[in-house]
Amino acid sequence: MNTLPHKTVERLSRYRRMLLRYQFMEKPYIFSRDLAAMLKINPVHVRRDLMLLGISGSHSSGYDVVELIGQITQKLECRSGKHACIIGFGHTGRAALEMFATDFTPVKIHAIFDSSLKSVSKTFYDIPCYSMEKIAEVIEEQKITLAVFTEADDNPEAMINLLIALGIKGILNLTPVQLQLPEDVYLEEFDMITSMIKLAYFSGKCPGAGRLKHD
Amino acid sequence: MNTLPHKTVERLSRYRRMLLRYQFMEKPYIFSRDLAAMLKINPVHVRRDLMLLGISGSHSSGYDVVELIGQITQKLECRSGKHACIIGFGHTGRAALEMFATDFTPVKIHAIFDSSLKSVSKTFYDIPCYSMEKIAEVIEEQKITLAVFTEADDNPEAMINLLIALGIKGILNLTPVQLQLPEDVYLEEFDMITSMIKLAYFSGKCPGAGRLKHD
DNA sequence: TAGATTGTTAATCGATTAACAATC
DNA sequence: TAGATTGTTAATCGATTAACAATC
Repeated sequence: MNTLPHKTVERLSRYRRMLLRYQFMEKPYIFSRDLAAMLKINPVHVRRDLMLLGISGSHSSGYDVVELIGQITQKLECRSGKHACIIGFGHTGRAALEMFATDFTPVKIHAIFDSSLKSVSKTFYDIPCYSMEKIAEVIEEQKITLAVFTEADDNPEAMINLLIALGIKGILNLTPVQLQLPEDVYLEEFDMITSMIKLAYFSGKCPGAGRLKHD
Repeated sequence: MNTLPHKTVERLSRYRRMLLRYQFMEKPYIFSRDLAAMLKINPVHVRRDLMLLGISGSHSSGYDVVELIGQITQKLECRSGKHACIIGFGHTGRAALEMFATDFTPVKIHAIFDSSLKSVSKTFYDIPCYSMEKIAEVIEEQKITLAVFTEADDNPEAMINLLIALGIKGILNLTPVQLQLPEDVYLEEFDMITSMIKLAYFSGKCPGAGRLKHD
């Protein structure tokens, strides 16, 4: 199958999560209209995305929920049955682990790496935490190809270069540090400060705007 | 000034951060080409974004770094001199606070709200943590209009409705819960699981793809 | 049939990039 | 002048939405 558009993959992930919850309700079928309403998007998106996957529904009853979950999972899973690790076990690393441990997700965390001795050699949600020295050994052994990067304190460049040398093919960067990656390493980023600046910029009015005087 | 495009605001935030670091170097001017290289984007983007802000550079020496920082900050600040709070002080809430405390940002956190008694009445990076019961009082008193939402445990709907009733105009949702918001409340979201699924989908090859046999 | 839904194409919209004149 | 850069318009690309035929 051809590569799906970025936005479609994003939505498929959200359909999947929503459908897994919906499954616990009585109804075995769902209309594009209802799934769209739950996600606050246009029903055409749902139908178009499912069309791209080759999934079809019925005019009278909509889409089969169980089949939908299976098909989406399978389509994403081919490429998401990959092993991931978390680099850095501060608040961000812990938040990430918690997220993976409590949400339905086909991507699994196989290792945590941290430089502080406090966490090393323990397990968290059954995931072992290793010292940074073990990184090469464990990534190779566990066939890890994805990394959640949460620690930019001491020499992030060196750490990233090591990850690349070890064959990591995708990095989720949760730090505000700008990473220099080769073409063939895929990068996802979340920059909280930039999100917050957008929030401030686009929400409501400027403080003071539209007022003539008084505080 | 007219409202800037979403992507431009995002990039301006990143220019600003990069320039604040660049400022510590000797050079007082910067070319669009160099700023773009640092951010791994097209130089035309830099020039176009600055054009939208009415900032102009010189053909021979580029843009004045100090002026650039001042102009960008001012343009974003008009709308970002807003007060924010963090809802929930688990790992995600702590990660958020840390980010705001250690990065240069015009948006300031004025309060943390948490339901566990362990953190309440203490301060973290000089920001006070209140119990959830104080939420109405503090949001009003501190004129808070933005919220970082990190806690979806008990009844997120009720919490969100309370925030809206209290006049919150922008929410950064860091939980995987789908929020139902009125039109006039701006929403930013980060869904880590979806980011990770994209990472898995778009990075490298499918495991096994392209190989004929052998593990 | 009438009403609602799916499946698909065409039109629109926003963002990116190519192209190039103007300037130093 | 020659070479490099800025500033700006036009072309391209991807994503969204409008429109509608086909189907139950």
